[in-house]
Amino acid sequence: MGRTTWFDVDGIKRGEWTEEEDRMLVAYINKYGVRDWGALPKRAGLRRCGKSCRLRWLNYLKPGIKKGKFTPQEEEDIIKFHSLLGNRWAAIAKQMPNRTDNDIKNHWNSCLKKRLRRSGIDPMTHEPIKATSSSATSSPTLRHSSSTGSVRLLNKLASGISSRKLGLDRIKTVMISLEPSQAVEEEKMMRSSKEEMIGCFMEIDGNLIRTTSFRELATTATKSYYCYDDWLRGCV
DNA sequence: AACCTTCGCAACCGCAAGGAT
DNA sequence: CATCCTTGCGGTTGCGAAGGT
Repeated sequence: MGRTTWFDVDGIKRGEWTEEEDRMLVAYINKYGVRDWGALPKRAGLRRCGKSCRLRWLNYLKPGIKKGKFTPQEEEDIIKFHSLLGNRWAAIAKQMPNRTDNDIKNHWNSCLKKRLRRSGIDPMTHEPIKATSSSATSSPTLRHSSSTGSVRLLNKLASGISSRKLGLDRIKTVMISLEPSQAVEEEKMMRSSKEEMIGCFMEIDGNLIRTTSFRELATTATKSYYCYDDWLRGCV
């Protein structure tokens, strides 16, 4: 199974990898490591582009990668992490040792998403699908003109992350710190104003986790709540 | 048996971020 | 500071296998 083999205009091979190519790539990486993907194919004697070699290594050849069927526990984990992190497959893969982001993404798109829909759950929001609702859209939009500052900040952060405008590693500055009681008030105000709840974020053990309520954020998080600096200045 | 549809998964593509120069 | 290059990520595609009609 695989894609047809073909060569591009530069003579670079595309499509399915052969066992021989796999052996050459593994032998090279075992000897020299994985520096400089751009130069690796030539050095390893492969007629492939660096990107293709990187993908083949990370998704298939790298030691410790678990292939095959996902266990029910793993599927449960994927759904749980997706509800927290959205389509951030690399972040989800970090929570699941030995599974690649590509594998998780494939399983989600080909299986879990449909399964959730069949059981009446919107796979994007992880909320029950409302028959009359026309607002079950995939990407959250911002409608927060009447929100308080903290709500607005958190939701802009959520939106920025989910739209990939902002990489997590660019989140540098602690700007928001809610007391539990304050969080409850924030949430009440937001719900009463019928604003769309996009999500809040908290940091646990170095990972930024999406939560469903300000209350949860304020009572569960072990550290302060992170916001952003340069991106924020341009948006608020 | 033949055809069609769905599934599973490897691989490609385009884009963004960040480092090097 | 600007530009180029490399790396990493998420969306999408292509194709054989499996299942259904």
